[in-house]
Amino acid sequence: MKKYSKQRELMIQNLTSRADHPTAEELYAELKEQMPEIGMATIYRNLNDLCEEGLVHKLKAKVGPDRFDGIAEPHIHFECVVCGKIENAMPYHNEFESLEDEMKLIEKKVKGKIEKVNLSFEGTCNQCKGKKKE
Amino acid sequence: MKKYSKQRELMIQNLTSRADHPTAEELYAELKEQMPEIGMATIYRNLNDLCEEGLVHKLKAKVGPDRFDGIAEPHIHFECVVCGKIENAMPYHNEFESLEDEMKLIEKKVKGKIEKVNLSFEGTCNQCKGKKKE
DNA sequence: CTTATTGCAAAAGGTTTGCAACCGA
DNA sequence: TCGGTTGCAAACCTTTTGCAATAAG
Repeated sequence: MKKYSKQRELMIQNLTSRADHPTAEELYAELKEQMPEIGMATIYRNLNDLCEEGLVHKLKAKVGPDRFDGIAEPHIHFECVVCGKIENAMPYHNEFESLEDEMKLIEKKVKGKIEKVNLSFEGTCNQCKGKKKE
Repeated sequence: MKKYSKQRELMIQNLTSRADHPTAEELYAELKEQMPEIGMATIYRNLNDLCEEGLVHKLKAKVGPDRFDGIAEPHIHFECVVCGKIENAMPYHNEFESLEDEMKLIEKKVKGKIEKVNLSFEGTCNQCKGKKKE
C-alpha cells in the first residue's frame, strides 16, 4: 500500500509548478534547503516512481545528466547541445505553435501503439552562445 | 593533421551502411571480429569525433546506453521504452510520411538557430510486447 | 504492529582520460 | 621523424541497490 512521504510531496510540488527541467542534482540541492536530511537516493527513487506513474517525464539530454519534466501536456523542447539545458520551446512558439497541436493529434492517432511523441530542437542556448568554448 | 586509421574506417563503414542504431558495446563486438585488437576507448573516441564532424548522430535512449545513427537524412525514430532499442519508424511510415518532409522543412526554416530537429515515438517494441516483464 | 519509505554508503553501469606504444604522413 | 591514433587500465560521473533505521497507516 502506498504511503505518504514528505519527500515525495515536495518533489511533486516542485516539479509540477515549474516550467524548466532540472537534473536530479539540481532538484536535490533545492529540496535540501527545505529539508536538509533528504538524500540523493530518495530523489532518484521517487523520480523513477513518478515517471512510472506518468506524473513526470524523464528527458535525456545529449550532454550531462538526465532531466525531469513535470508537465503533462505535449510540448516542444529546445535543448542546448553545449550545456545540456532543456527548455520549453517558447522562443519559437509563435512560429511553431501549430506543431504542438499536431503532436497532440499524432498522439491521439497512435494511442495504444505509442506511449509518447517527442518533438525537440537542438541548438546552442543564448548563454552558451555568449562564451566561446568556456 | 588528420590521419587515416583502419579502426575509424571500419566504424564509418559499419555505421553508414546500416539502418539500425547500435550501442557502442554492440559496435565494439561486431568490429572485434574483423579486428580483434580494437579497444573500447577507440570506439568511444571515434564515435565522439564522428559526432562532432556530423557524420554520425548520438541518440539517447530512455533505457540503456547511448546509440549511434550513421544516417544523415532527417527521419523519425521509434524507441522501445522497455529494451531501449531505437529503430527508424518504418512501421508507421505510411501514416506519417508527411512528417519527415515537415521535419526537413522546419530544419530549413530554423537553420542557424537550430542544429537539428528530432521527432520520435516511444512505445513497446514487438519483441518486448511478447514477453511479460522478462 | 506492519511495512513502505528513507538516508547512507557501497556497487554498478557507461563513458572518458592518461599514458606509453604504435603507425601513417 | 613527428604527431595523430591506439589499447589498456584507471578514473569519472551518474544512477541504482542493500540494509538498518524511521515513520505512515
